[in-house]
Amino acid sequence: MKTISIIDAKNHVDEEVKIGVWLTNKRSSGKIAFLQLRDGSAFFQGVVVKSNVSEETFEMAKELHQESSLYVVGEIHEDKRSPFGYEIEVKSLELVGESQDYPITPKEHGTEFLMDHRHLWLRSTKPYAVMQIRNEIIRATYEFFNKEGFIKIDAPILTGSAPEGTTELFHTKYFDKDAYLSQSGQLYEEAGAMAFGKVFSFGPTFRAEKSKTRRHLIEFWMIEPEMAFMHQEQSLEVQEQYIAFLVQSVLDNCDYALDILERDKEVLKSYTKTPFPKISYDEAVELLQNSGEFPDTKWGDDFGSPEETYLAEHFSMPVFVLNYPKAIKPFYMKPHPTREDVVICADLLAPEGYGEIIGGSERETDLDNLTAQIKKAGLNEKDYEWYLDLRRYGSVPHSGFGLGLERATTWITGEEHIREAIPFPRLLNRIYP
RNA sequence: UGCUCAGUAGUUCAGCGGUAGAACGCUUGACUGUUAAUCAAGAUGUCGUAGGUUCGAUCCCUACCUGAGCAGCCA
Repeated sequence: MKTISIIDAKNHVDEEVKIGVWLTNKRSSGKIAFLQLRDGSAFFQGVVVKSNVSEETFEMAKELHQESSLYVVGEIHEDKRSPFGYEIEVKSLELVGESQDYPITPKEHGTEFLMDHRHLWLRSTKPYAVMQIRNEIIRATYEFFNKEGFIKIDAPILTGSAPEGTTELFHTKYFDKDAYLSQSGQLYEEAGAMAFGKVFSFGPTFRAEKSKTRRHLIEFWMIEPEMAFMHQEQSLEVQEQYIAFLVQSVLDNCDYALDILERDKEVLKSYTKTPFPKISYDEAVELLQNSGEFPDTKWGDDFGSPEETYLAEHFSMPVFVLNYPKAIKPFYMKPHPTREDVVICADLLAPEGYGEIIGGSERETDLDNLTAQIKKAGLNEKDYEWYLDLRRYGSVPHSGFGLGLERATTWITGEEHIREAIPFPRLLNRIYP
């Protein structure tokens, strides 16, 4: 007799198998019991018919509590009445671990309660589906960048100075020196690109901002590709191909999870068509002014989330907004060749109100300009000597971008809030569990 | 950090100036195809914390704590 996973049940129809499972719910009548089972691979039902099993087995089935762990032995049957398509007709049960008073009942719960029990909530169907899709995005990310000739160069998490100097950093000690948790690996990826051509990092990022929105986490995961000998136009092509690849991979490999979440697959499919629409910042401002909804928009403003939502909804597609004002962007971005007031950059705004999922730019290559920008930003030039070396020794045009894993996951899964898109979210007031 | 809203049973909520309610969950029983099963019976409370008003406060007032939504910052 084989031990299998629920997800493989379809390959064992009418066979007797053994499965290690947890009980999610139970319904029983006098002579039949329905056990709702999960094993991490999927969810399905075990049917215990009194006349087919020993008295002890039927009694045990009736006494099981929610989230008890057990081995079930039985025969797999195809059954149209099961939402999963298959179920197991139980022959015998073996209790592994008892469970008493499981807090998450099959009824409604509030956000705070569920988040306090996140370690248990992960067992429920929705977190299961979201984490499957998150995993597929991670897997597809490695596949995409490896097939495109990138290598993964890890940026340090502990840094000695503020990479951008703007956002709030988590302070810690590095023996007797001050240190900060990384809020971007980008500058290190630029060093990587000068050594290996095409590189990417994929690691945790920390922002000590007092952000409290559905789009922000204190700790999140970021994918930061950086490419040498590459101008912004080519970088945008990489970005749209990457996003389309992610969405297609989820469509190809996460059908079951998408069904659980009731995500519209036709809508997702539309996001795999490249190229994505592109508008300049100037055009975006005009569009907002003429929309009637944002009459106060002025050139030079950064867009808030209502503005981002409007822009992406206008195209019903992920849309690139190009070349923002220099004043609202970081020091390392390359100035526009014919315009003083904008830099060569692009944000990718996701549709359906999910906002910015990618921020990217072509980087300043000129040593003198970059030095001047660092000073102007009020940063300590000494901290950036290594970064300036990249311009001293064979500086080349290069571009890169950063994608927020959880923002992308929230968008692709269609979840309301980014906290659902990471196993243990770190939020403004939450560091437990 | 600002604005808005909310804290009552394990959970989700209702309630009222006179000392506590429902549903689900839990316990016991019935039921051979249930899908958040159904039916019957039973147990369950520092009404967020501290002051104040009042004969009396879970209810009104003040402060604080906690959480949620929205905004800013950004991925």
